[in-house]
Amino acid sequence: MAIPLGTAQALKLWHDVNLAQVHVDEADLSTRQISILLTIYMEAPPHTIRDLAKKLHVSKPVITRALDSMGKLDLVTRRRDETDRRNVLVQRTVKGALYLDRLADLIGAHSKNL
Amino acid sequence: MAIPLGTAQALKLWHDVNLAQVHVDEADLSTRQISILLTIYMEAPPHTIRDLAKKLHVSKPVITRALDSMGKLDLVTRRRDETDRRNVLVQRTVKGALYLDRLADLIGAHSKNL
DNA sequence: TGGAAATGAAACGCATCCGTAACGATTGTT
DNA sequence: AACAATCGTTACGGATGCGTTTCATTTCCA
Repeated sequence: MAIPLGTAQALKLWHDVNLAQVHVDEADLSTRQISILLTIYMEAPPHTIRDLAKKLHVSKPVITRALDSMGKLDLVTRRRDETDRRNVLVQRTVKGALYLDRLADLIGAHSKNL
Repeated sequence: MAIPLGTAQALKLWHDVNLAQVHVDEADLSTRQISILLTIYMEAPPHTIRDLAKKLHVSKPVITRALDSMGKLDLVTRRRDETDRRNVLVQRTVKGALYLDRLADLIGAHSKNL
């Protein structure tokens, strides 16, 4: 699998998946929001607002607002950290997992026809 | 090369590239804008506003405004079609090509370590 | 030639996002 | 107990994007 993609192949993959994403367009997330979502689902918990902000090199309000909008879509959830009630723990949802499954399928399918 | 990516691999690739994109963040394009940009550079010209709108399933003003903002960043240019002066031909720029080269490098690099 | 059709842009109202600067709540410290 | 530090959120002003509608320009065609 360690076969690096050539320039044209890489861009074609990106193009095809982005295009499909725009077509389906159920959620219409920004690049930042997708990054946050993927970080939550791909990296080990716990995920606090501060950690996410640091990892993405953005301010905390950016994370808060992204969680607000993605929370409305049921892609993530918040919960108070009971051991330190200042913290907020960001958690996954079924709908968020399904969203990323679909994205992965899209990428996988388009990586076939390069 | 026709080795389809698994779910985890596909998401990791998407995550890594998105994260790098957010980190560098010179342009901060939306998903739609990136789709438009890639369409212009990957598919055969000529590209009119109407064609792009149809291909992306969005309204024409969306294309117009995306070209406005990406034009400010020197990623694309407009030119009147002299054979039919109603049309506007969208054209590539050096800076746009460099932008996509960098994106392709990013994807290629991250596709190595799966 | 004169009216219909097509194209891209501009106008309008609305929603969303950003960065900075505050703020309340909670915890740590002395 | 009092004060400082930390965390997430909210407020604010400004910028940007969207969809629909309207418009000016250009071309087609009867």
